[in-house]
Amino acid sequence: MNDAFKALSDPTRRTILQLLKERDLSAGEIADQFNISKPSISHHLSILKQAKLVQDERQGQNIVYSLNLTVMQEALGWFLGMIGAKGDKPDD
Amino acid sequence: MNDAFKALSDPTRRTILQLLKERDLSAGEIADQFNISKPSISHHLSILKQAKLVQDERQGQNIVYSLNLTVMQEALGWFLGMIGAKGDKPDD
DNA sequence: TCGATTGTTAGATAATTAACTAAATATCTA
DNA sequence: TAGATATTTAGTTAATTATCTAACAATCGA
Repeated sequence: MNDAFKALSDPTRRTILQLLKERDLSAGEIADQFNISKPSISHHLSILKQAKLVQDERQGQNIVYSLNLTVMQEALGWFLGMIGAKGDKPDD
Repeated sequence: MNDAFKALSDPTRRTILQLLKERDLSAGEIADQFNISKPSISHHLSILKQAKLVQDERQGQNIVYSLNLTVMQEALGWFLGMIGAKGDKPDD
């Protein structure tokens, strides 16, 4: 979870996740959406991958990234815990 | 929202929020829960305050911190948007 | 198999951040 | 008002991070 929160703290990475919500995208398609070098985007993707917020799969010449919602659901649970009745213990 | 995600990326600050979910606490009471100097905790509190995740109120000699759930609800909405039906646009 | 395309890895640098100690500020009490 | 308590602010340092360019690796098509 710590990796996930760290990964989510960067606006570029959150935007990447939002792009991937619409549809799966190759690394290059993702990089095209930003004024940032491809290596930097590759680095952001590897952080998202390490946090298990995305998964990647090679398709021929391309590497296609897609959302992995499992960890996002855990984060959602954390927030639900925080917003629940006063004194209730959050999950984490 | 960016400030909020940044603030939430630090485990110490998330623990502070969880402590404040149980009850309001003074800066000193919060600092007592950690092996970190008071000035460092004060700094974490100021980041949480800037992100509007907490509010503070002086009560005599003490400064009492309490949760502000408004921004947390917005973050919750962000996650709900991400987890919603594929292709649906998140709020943010 | 050669050249083009796609993406990652390596290495460097500048900016941000979390931590500390020391000093300042604010409040209370004797 | 002087001293004690509570907290923040200032200033420093070490670690982390986001970015870049250059070089490497993998795949495809002619």
